[in-house]
Amino acid sequence: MKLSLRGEYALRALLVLGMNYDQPIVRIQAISKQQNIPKRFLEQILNDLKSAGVVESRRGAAGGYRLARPPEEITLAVVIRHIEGALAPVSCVSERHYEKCSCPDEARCAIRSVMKEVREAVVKIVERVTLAELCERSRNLQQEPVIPFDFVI
Amino acid sequence: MKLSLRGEYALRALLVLGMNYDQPIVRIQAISKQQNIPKRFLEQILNDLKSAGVVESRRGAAGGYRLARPPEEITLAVVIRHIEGALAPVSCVSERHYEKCSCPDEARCAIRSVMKEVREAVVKIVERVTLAELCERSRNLQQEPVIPFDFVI
DNA sequence: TTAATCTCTACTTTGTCAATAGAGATTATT
DNA sequence: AATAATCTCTATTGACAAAGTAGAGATTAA
Repeated sequence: MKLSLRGEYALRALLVLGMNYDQPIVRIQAISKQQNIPKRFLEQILNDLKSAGVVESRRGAAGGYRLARPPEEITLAVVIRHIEGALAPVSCVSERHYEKCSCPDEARCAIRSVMKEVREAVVKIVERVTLAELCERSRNLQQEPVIPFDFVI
Repeated sequence: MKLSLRGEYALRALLVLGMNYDQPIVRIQAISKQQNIPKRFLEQILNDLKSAGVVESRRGAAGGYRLARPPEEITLAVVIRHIEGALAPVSCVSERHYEKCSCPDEARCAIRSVMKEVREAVVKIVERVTLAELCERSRNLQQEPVIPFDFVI
């Protein structure tokens, strides 16, 4: 499950929306500037997330985006699956995007059994972590000062 | 770490070589036929694995391939890393293929911290599983009969 | 000598990723 | 009502990689 830039941008934009969940709306340009994401590209991505029911938008002069649901209810799995497709490393072990593979005996394939483990390990993490947790982690990380390389007493 | 077909073919070919580790050599055509892998494509892949020190070859009429090391010493991680590159879902959390990402503050990025967990989970599995274990799993799976869908007493 | 193999490089085809662009619709503000 | 700032939708582009395909050559057993 190598994440594409598109998927990474989606998560970063959602993190911004999560951190500003108290605000009525966040402009796309604000996200774009803060996160170094090309604006027109981000438009597409947020539009896509809208069709997934993750964000909602308001058009017009004071328009922008906000989360369609509380951050606690949005898991990384939902986002990544919608943007990227399968979480599984090979599609023959995917639950929702299953595709038959070309190996001679899929049911007794040893590689497949390992790939299932990988899939489970990944799913376990991204289905547990919500946007709310991401925001909390972000807040915690902001407080910890980064030790600079040239730090001297 | 979505596996490409190339990577999947590599693992399937190595599984065949592992299962035939007692044989002096296995012909590329035998692997190709048994595993439904295009022969010329498989040539490239095995050649690539040779440069990684995973397999060795004998040319000529009775030529073919064999493992360059015992199956116990070949982990899936080594193979996948050589064929696919980074195991990490985003390159900013990769140990050996690190690349800076475009986010404003990588050191305090919450998404990055989750991706690190994903990377660890994947690495933990593929660094532990060797070709030998893959072969053992394969032998065990061969013995278990597959229950057919239309099974009736 | 021959036939079967591996070796190496190059090419092609197809698809995807990451944007970029243009025209339109909506809405707050003036 | 006009305007400017937004979101919406579709199309296009350029770069790149993935998945083969192909050809000519080198090696070796029989």
